[in-house]
Amino acid sequence: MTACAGTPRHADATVAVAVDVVPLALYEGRLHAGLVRVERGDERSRFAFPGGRVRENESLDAAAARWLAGHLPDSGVHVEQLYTFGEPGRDPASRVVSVAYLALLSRAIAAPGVEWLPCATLPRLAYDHRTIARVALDRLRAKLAYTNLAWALLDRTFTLADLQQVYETVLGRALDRRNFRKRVLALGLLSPLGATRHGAHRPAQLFRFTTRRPITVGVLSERE
Amino acid sequence: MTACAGTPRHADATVAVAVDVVPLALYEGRLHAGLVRVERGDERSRFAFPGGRVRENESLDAAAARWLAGHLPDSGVHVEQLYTFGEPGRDPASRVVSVAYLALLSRAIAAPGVEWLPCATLPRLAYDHRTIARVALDRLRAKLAYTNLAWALLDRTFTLADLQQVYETVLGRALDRRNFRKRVLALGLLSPLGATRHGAHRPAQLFRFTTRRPITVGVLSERE
DNA sequence: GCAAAAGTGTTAGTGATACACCCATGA
DNA sequence: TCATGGGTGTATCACTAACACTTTTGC
Repeated sequence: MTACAGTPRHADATVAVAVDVVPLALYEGRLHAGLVRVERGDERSRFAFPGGRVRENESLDAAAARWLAGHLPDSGVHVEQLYTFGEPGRDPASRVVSVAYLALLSRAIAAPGVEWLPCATLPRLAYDHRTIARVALDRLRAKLAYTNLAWALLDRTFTLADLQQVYETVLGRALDRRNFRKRVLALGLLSPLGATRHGAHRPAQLFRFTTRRPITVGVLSERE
Repeated sequence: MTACAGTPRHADATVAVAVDVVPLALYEGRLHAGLVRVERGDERSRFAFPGGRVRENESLDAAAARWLAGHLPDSGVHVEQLYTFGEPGRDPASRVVSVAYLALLSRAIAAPGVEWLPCATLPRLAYDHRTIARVALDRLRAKLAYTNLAWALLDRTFTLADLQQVYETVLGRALDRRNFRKRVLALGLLSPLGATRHGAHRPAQLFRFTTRRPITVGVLSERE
């Protein structure tokens, strides 16, 4: 590929391509990341995000889906490409260019080999995965503000309080309940189910997203 | 890299890594892209963006800078990673994963082998570079609205009319001059030079960006 | 003095923020 | 009946959008 305008070929083929998937989900009111232990090499036993080599006849998206599914049972995930990391020294063992993916799950599913750790207090991670985690969180925060992506972090039906908690948890600040409801209902992306959820107190109305495809709309103002 | 959780290694090493750089600049009131001709292979003589293999000891950013500099003389460019394209069939000859970069130039510099073509009417491009072009334009449009990135498409000093034209050209619609000036001056990112530029009519005040680093601020409202 | 671009202010409307009270339920 | 979270309405403020005229210069 690419227009090689008469440039010699250098040592090329030794660059490997991998994907790394950052699974995020809410758990006990906090944002958690799904991590696995590195099994080999200098970084053995440290936490890292699931991932690995891209196969020769496989798209990047497919590789991300494969590596995610290899660790976490599929459950209506939203997966999107995040950023590509390729510093020569990021893996001490060999040159690996890694395409990072963000995966949003509606639940922190327990799965063998996967540990869900709170994003706010991640331990030391293998390679440059700390950086990847930061980029993933920044992306998530940014996209919540101008897309309907919150659906990916919620069950199919939810209350407005649930939805508000997604925002408050991810953004790390409290939002005014009345204004939040007004804004989010005014967007017209939610359909009331008519049903209610019964808990300890007054039952709450249940909603679902009219569409669960990514949409760009100003969900939050810049200030509040 | 990555936590290879006991997965066998498939045919790995045959995926090559390249960068492709999308150089954009304003020229005669329109946004233009800098393209080169493919020299070899099935796509020979079609237009494509400058790019090529990443060297083994080179970061992705460095590779992008190298391939850009190989075609266009450096001139205070802004370069940022755009997206990574890796469909198996995107280069019919071999499997290439390409990390695309966006490069913003203050001028459409003439250089041997480079043709500047208006983005609105690009011809058929090699590989999937049409897609890359679209992603680049979407990114530029989006970032103009909430960053000070316009500086990259302007000379160091410019008039408010110049700045407004950047926005109007990239966004493809007219903006109200008075409101534009108010908003952009209220942001406090511009410093007046005191000097003026003399043209055919009343001279215009010259400004520069106080900082030419990327900053996130609401430059435009969502509506206007 | 005329054409053309630079420069400026006001008003109306819309959306954001802040805020306080009633409601429905389970215990 | 009370504690708890669910649900609603309003006044203020800030920002946006629409809009017309004066100024300065080159020709």
